[in-house]
Amino acid sequence: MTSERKRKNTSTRRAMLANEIAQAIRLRAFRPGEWLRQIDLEERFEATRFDVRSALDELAVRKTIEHVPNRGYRVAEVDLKTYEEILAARIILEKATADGIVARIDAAAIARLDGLAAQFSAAVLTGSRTEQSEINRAFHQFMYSFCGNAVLEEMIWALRDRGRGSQITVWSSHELLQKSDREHYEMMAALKARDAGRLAALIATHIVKGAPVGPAPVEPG
Amino acid sequence: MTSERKRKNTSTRRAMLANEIAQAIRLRAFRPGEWLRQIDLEERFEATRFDVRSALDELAVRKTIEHVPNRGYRVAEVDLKTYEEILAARIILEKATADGIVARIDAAAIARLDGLAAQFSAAVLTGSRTEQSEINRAFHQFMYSFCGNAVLEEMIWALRDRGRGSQITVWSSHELLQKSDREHYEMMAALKARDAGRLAALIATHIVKGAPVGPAPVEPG
DNA sequence: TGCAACATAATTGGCGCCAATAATTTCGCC
DNA sequence: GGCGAAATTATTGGCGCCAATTATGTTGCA
Repeated sequence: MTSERKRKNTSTRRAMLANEIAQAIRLRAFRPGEWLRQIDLEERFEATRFDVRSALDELAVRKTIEHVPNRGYRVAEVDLKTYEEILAARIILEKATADGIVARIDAAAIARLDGLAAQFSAAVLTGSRTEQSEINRAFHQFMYSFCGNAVLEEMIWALRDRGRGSQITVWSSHELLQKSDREHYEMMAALKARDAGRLAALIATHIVKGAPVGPAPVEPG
Repeated sequence: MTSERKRKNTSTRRAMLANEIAQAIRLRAFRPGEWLRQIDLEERFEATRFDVRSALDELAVRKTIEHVPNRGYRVAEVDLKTYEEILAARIILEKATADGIVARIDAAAIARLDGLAAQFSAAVLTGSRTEQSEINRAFHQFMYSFCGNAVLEEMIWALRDRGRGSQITVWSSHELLQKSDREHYEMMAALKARDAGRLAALIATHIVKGAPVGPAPVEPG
């Protein structure tokens, strides 16, 4: 039998590669402002030049990265004004999920969410920053998946990705991290009490509090 | 002096072409489900094959159109469930602009909006469907431009574009068209009274009423 | 040494070619 | 004539080549 490799069509490969690159950006493998050299990406992700360019184009349309003609693509840098607009939009959208979540979520899902909250607590103590980030993402992604509006969900995650281009560091202090942790449990309480209004309020403060607006922590270099 | 034609770079040309195609779709020059043959687009918009494909890719990422491997691109068809989700999301976002608009809009802008509302009234009587649509768009675009959140605005217009892929005809009857017309003036009244809450409520009914689809989509309040 | 002009290297970008796939027509058989 | 198979045409899609542009390095001169 010939072990022939499956050759998917471009749109599939592009989407996959775009997601891989997007994840790498989430994990801070590439930092805001950093140039994404096509040759490097070819090797790192074992893709052709063509696929790399398609994927970069897609990410540019999604505004995860920015295209500068004849210079290439770089991770988007989000200025403070835009960042605040993104946060405001996130608050609007993520609050709006509360009703649907409370209406739809079941006991099994609540148990699973409790587990994710606990995982986050553990990660706060021992995990790396990226672990914390991924678990936090999983918690919210799972919760929002019950809102009953896929369009809304998409927009939320697109916004969250865009917000990463900011210089503002989320959880800039350990206290904020612990506060986020506590708020997860408060959300669980609201969820169990089927209190959509309270959940919405918690979501709003969760977003604002995770990202301290004010002087941005400056990185050397 | 040699009258040499300016040759812009691809990203610019692609964006322009993508917008032209998007507008053609808005104006129903291409209908939902219709295939967009690359050769036709080359001729119609006097662009190269390469530019056409880039533009189509961009529109596919924005979900204005859909890409079917080895078949091509076609205007996206939105199923009823997704359409309702889009409407629900639009209500959430467009309501959220009310506060900012009321806070920022000035007398000159209000006067201009009154003018647009009047233009719409005229178009209701004598204009074509696309004229009505374009004037309506101008009215809302101008109003929302005062909300103070560019990110929010972008999302609203992306959603409105996406919603056009539905089979549902907006203003399916002349009464609904007239109702939309009246609501514009009610919005103006709320605006002049600086009543953000009332404006938000009007925006919500405006969206629901323009598109007659059974019971209104659930909308958190 | 500082710096500007030039030469070289690195990288991106436009696009055309033709292979792969789908749609259409023709043909042949019952 | 009806229907399916095969040939033809139409259309899309992958990708590599090299020109255009930018970055880097080098030289020469004050």
